[in-house]
Amino acid sequence: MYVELDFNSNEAIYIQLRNQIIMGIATSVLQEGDTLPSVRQMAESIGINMHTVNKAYALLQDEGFLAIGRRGTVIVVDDDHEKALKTLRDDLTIALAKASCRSITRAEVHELIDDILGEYD
Amino acid sequence: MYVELDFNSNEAIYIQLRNQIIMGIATSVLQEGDTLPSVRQMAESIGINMHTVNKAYALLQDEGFLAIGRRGTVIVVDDDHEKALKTLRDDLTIALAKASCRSITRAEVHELIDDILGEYD
DNA sequence: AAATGTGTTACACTCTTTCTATAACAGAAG
DNA sequence: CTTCTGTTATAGAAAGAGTGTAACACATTT
Repeated sequence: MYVELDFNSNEAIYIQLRNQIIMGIATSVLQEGDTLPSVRQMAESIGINMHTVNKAYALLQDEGFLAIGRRGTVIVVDDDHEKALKTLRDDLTIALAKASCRSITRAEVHELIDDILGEYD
Repeated sequence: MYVELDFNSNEAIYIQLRNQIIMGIATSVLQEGDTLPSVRQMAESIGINMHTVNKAYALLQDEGFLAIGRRGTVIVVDDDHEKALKTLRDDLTIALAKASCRSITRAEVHELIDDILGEYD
């Protein structure tokens, strides 16, 4: 699990870490049942504070990607279909509105979707 | 141009305002050439500070949706096709990764895309 | 010419978020 | 019993968000 952070980004570090873990799951680099490094290990290996890692883990747990217990942090993907669809809709609403304002056609969006999804699973 | 803000949201007010203006353009409630209320008018009508409105307008200008001059703020949509495609790709990457981790199929994504885009233009 | 309205800039202040640092705790595992 | 786990507490520095007041340069209107 390689993690690369951009400390000059306007995106918070714990959000970047969360995103990379989600990307890891989507690309099967991380699989259901795998154990993540402890908050202290992860923090040391990427050069940030323990609490920042904890914040990312807690967020991932809240979003249904992790199960955190006293014997480690394990990847467990929650499969609430309706909830996932609602989340996706919210995530796409503004992005597609921006695209629609410009000269991006419906076909181009579909093509882009297939291109991105092709890199997952 | 109706604007509704959620002051209890974790999303910044100037981001909410920016999003609603983008939604207005996407749904043709706002059209190219239309003039937006001045920063002071808009601020008073929605009950926030002038600088917060200015921040939203400046962001929209930076993103290529507005042209701000000393005689008002006008909607001018910048049509850089490649740039828009890159932006869309970035916006979709994480959202689709989250969806891919769950049981959302490619067909469902395409269906959702059509559903959302159907409300624009 | 004077008054008004435009975006813009400059301070100052409060509040929240982000990130770090250090320390301690309870429970599981060796 | 020692080590490792997540968790909580406290504290501080830094940045972002939001408000308030004021002034400036320029354009429009009267």
